[in-house]
Amino acid sequence: MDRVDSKIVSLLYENARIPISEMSRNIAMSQPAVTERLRKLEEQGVITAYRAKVDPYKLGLHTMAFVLFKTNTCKDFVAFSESSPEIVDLYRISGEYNFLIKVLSETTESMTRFLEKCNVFGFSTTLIVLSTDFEDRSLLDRDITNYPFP
Amino acid sequence: MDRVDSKIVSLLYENARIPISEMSRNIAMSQPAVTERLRKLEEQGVITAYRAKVDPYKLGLHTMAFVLFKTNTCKDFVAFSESSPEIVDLYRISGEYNFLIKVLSETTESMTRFLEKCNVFGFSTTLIVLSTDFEDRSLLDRDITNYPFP
DNA sequence: GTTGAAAAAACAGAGGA
DNA sequence: TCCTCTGTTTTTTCAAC
Repeated sequence: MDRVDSKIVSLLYENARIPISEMSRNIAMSQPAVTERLRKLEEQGVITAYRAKVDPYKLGLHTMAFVLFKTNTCKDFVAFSESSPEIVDLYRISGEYNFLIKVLSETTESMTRFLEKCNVFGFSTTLIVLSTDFEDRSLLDRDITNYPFP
Repeated sequence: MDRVDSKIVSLLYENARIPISEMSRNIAMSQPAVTERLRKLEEQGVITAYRAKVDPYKLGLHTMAFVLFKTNTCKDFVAFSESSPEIVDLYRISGEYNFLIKVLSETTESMTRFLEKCNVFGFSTTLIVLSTDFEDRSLLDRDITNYPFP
């Protein structure tokens, strides 16, 4: 992982559908060399996926919430979460609560119905998202002086 | 937005670098027709971006946290957040706290230093992420009977 | 890491249900 | 309007170095 790799990842973060030929022009390196570097970045697990980012509002998902859980039935809760498409993210956290989930639902009413289903797992606190200032910022636009690069 | 569009978005969620020709074979529609539908999905804002998903651990970012804030200086806090690369997500929420941020930092020590900088904005509660069970689940693998499709 | 040729994909226009 | 067909340009793949 050097500056060229960092540039490749950065370009693919900005636009995952960029042609390799365009990247190769951008960083002044031959196209097969970029292809091989990209293959290694995927193999090493630096790049784990390429995703289209979808606007939830355009799919009718108008309500977002974060929910904190305090539960003893962890295994059951994880199984429930995996089978609930409303739950987009699932984190284990330290502190008073032991789980944090991000939920997307159609309306506040459907969100309420979903939260009622969750009550069996223990105490919870719901944080309704009023607006998103930004989301999913680049991990590469940082001061890279402390990066784990050789 | 019909079933074909839904399939296109779904395929691009699974792999944003899939060739249009492969999608066209998958859904039995000509390549220019898929190209045109994709153009419209982007134009309508259903698809907002294509992103390479990067493993933060592989970049040396070993510590993730969610931080809740109770602040009066909203404008200043947003400006601070925008200029802080550690902050990946920024949400305004309802309830006792008015902001929720997701933070990625190198170590617990660098996270601590960052959190100290945040203290000027008001009261905060930090939730350290111990592990991520899943993140960024598909919005399209739902029961689409209630979808806002014609 | 580079070059160069063959294969594949994307693009742009014409025309049909 | 939405699609298919077709020729041209661009990109990817794969060989050899």
